[in-house]
Amino acid sequence: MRVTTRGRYAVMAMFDLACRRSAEPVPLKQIAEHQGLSERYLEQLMAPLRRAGLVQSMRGAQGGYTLGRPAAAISVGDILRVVEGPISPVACVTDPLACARTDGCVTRGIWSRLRDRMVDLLDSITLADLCQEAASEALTRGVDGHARSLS
Amino acid sequence: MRVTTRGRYAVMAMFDLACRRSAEPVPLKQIAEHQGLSERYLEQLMAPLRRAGLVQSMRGAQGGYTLGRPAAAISVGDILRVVEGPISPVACVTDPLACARTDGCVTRGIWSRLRDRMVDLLDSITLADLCQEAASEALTRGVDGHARSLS
DNA sequence: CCTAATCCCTACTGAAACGCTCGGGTTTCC
DNA sequence: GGAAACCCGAGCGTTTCAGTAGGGATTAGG
Repeated sequence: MRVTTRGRYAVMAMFDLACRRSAEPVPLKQIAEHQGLSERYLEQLMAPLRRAGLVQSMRGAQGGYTLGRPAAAISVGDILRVVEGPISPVACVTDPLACARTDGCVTRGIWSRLRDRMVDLLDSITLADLCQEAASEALTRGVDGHARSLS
Repeated sequence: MRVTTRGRYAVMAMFDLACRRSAEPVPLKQIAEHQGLSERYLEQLMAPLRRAGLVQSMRGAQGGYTLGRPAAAISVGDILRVVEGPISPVACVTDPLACARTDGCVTRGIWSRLRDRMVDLLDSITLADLCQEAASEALTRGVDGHARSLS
């Protein structure tokens, strides 16, 4: 029940990209360094993101990436679906052919409900939300010294 | 972001066990056949379930398994945690040591919230709920002919 | 006592996925 | 022309997945 590094890194990169409100394209190298990720690996994640229209790329020197849509119009769910495939705890929820006993399988209802919850949340969080969160957190951190939330 | 077969099969087996309201222990062979699972594989899943007290076992001829607690006191989350480890979309949510940048990582908040949602739901569904669901579904199916819910 | 049924334990294994690295190629600005 | 960047596909070591296999221990019934 884990999100892979593909999903996590992609969200981190997109978040990084969203926070810089510059029209200038940002080179991957900067993002990778800033987020502490392998540039070469991250490169592989950008390809599907570009094909899906979540980012735009400029080639050549002074090139880089920009968001393909406003940050408020890109959700975490959007990103995850692109790099990890459908958000679903089990295959049979999205693809009924994946399991012979789809019909009348009681446990299927569990995974279906779980999927709905996950999708609801992930689609409700946009990159704009994350940027705002980061900004306000940086503020309270600066004021309080080192505020932390305990779980 | 998938539940493995360990989790799915364990829930299926526990559900099967919960539906038979007999005090007699149920042999694994029956459960496996009834649910269409490999007996040998299922056997491996029962070991941790037994150690966790979710089932009790009787050895020898006429032996088998019974629930270790009332069906209403066993949640899907309980079962998953036993056979799959902590319910968490990323390691750093349960184990802060798993990631260097735990503090001040914005994306971590996403996974934390996702985790909470998942846990909430999975802990709210008990085996008793599933049995009731199965019973009422079998009823409507019998009356309506072949009722299905569309997503 | 013997035997069949049943749970129990450990090891192994083929296949797939994960998490990258690597070697190139192409485009574009200066 | 050269450096900076994106682009593409291959390969690779490790881990996990999803079982299979081979026994051993325990118990009811005959």
